Amino acid sequence: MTPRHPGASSGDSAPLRDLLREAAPDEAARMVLGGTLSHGPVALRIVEVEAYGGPPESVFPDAAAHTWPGPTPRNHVMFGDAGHLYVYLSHGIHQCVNITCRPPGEGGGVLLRAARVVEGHEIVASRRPGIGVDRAARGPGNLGRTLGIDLSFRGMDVLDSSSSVTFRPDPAPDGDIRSGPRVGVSREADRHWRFWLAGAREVSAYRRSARAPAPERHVSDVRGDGGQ
DNA sequence: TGGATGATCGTC
DNA sequence: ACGATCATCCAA
Repeated sequence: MTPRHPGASSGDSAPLRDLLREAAPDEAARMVLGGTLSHGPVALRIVEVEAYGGPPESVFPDAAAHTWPGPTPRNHVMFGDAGHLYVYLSHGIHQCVNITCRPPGEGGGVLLRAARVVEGHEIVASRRPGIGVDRAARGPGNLGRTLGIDLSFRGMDVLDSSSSVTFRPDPAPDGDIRSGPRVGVSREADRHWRFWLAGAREVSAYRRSARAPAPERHVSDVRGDGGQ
């Protein structure tokens, strides 16, 4: 029996947090997919995510992850407990949002790549002028802008009901989930740790990083001319 | 201290 | 295919 203290930040043990601690990053990503992230009047249903792991000696080493070099002032919340926001600035322009996974000390997170606006359409229209609702939260930078989240939200516990940003899970059946390689990463470009809801119009386009090595090809696909 | 670097995005 | 734009990291 866990008493609820209004305003208490760490007494609230949601089952989801345990799941996010214990699951592999790709399983955590599937748990986050389909859920709803709310901030003020805006609520977004997450329709596309990517899993990221930890440093070289961790349980799920991932050279494409921000955790790869070990803890730094920027990424340290990814080494903290699961269920917190890791927000980073991409290319000086975009504020991209993750929900952390894995137990404290390990490093891991789920990047939120695309979402459907389910509440707060008026505010969204003002934040994304001239952008159709399907496109408002397509892509991680656009999602962050649509929700109104910036770097100052880094570290916020989204499983604490007293937080200004909260997450409510609604896992999709496996049959509704598609997967493929992560977008834009220069390393581990062939790891299929990107997941999306089949048929969702808000899912972002796949773009392989120009810095990534040539795609892995199945032996039966080899042409012998090196491609291109 | 300062130069290089992106888990991006929209346009060219 | 390219440029915008800046927190962060690392070399020195």
